[in-house]
Amino acid sequence: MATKTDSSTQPRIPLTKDRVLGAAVVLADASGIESVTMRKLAGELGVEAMSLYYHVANKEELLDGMVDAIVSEIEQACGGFAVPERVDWKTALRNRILTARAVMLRHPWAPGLLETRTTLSPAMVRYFDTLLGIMVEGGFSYDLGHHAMHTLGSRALGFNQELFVPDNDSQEEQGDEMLAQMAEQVPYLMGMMQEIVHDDPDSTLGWCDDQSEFEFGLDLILDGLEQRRG
Amino acid sequence: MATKTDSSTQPRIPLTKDRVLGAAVVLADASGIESVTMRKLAGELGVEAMSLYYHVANKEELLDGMVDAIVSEIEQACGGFAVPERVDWKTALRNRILTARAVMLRHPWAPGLLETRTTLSPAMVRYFDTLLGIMVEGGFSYDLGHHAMHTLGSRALGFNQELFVPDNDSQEEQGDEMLAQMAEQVPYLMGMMQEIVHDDPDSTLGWCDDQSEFEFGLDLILDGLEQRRG
DNA sequence: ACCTGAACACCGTTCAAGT
DNA sequence: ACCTGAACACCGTTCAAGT
Repeated sequence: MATKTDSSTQPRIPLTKDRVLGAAVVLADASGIESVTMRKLAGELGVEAMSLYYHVANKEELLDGMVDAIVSEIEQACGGFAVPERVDWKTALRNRILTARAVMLRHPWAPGLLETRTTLSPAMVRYFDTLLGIMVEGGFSYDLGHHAMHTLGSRALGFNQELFVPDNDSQEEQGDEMLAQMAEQVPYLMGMMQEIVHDDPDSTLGWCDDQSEFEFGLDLILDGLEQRRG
Repeated sequence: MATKTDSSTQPRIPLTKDRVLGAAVVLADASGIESVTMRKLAGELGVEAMSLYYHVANKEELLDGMVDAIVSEIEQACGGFAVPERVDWKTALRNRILTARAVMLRHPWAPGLLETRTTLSPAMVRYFDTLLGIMVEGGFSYDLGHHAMHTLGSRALGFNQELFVPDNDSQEEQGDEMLAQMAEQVPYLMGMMQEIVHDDPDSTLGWCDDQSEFEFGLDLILDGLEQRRG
């Protein structure tokens, strides 16, 4: 009670767009992105759903803002988005991307949300400009830099976009269902399953996106780009 | 009128799961995946929404079925999913993947839908088993084959998963907004924009996923795998 | 066996109204 | 300037009921 006196005696702290976005990120971290509805978010802020519309135009703008907040967090973790000098492009690119990954690991819902955006957030544009800058200053043509961006895809932001993200329920069903099928129909997958292992869950952003899997793909692409740069 | 007599005089052809799935694919091809709602799909079939639930358990099962239908179409286009003999792995993989792409080009909503699935369709499991089989018979260890799958990601199914899919509205806004920003803040992107061109729209599955962009990334990865195979 | 009507829960959102 | 209440449109879905 004592700690709550401020909010009950003083006029309520007015909402701001930043407070709304901050609360949305906290809510997503705690309960998953699917629980970020206008009504629940308002509840967290002690306000009615309709009040949010005074600060964001609609839900899309809310989600756009959440993405921007995450990319800004990456920018901060990188100490700004300036193109570093005196570092070779490969190291600079690799470091920046692994830093982005560290931020994504703190907000595992962010990769999924990002893919649904249809509008580039300002921080995102700055982020990509730096990546491209690192390459161009490292001797890439614009054309090769452009190809590089598309080849990296989601890896440019530190995660390995997966085709399927099994939920917890289906993971069990699937186990049985697949095992039955696999016995005869899919011998190669069956053989593979007995061999593969993955990192500990702390560095994991989904089904198989662990740190070593991510770095394998990233380094393969960086090596390939190096060769094509000549 | 004359062509419709059958349906009005004879008892209505009963729905089947296959007819429902087929209609859903046709509807998505014609009007986009977002127009595949239980009510609209039922409308197309001349039936009430609730009738669909006799043939599919729920909407998830409907969407799973649509994905399975598409992958089956790939299977057919490949003449079955047997691992080919007397072809080197690189050519076999490349051909199979470009065939998958041709099918995706006929159903541009399929990539996006696929990414939302949490359960692997049976046809999908068979497809991946063949890809892995091609690699293993080509001298890959299971471990390298596993890495290869994750590095290929969506490219294994013939498309280059994009981080952003701008809609038509935002494309225009974005143009202005970005141009203003770009002038000073993002010089490298600005430089790049003036150079890049993309293929004709016929081979395009999204913003920048055209045929030559796709093949650049695919070949870079295949080359990298070749080196790591030793 | 196959289909329907009414109803429910939960979304995002609008609009006029309150302080 | 900031927040609210009632209402709307549109989802997926349940359940008991019809033929």
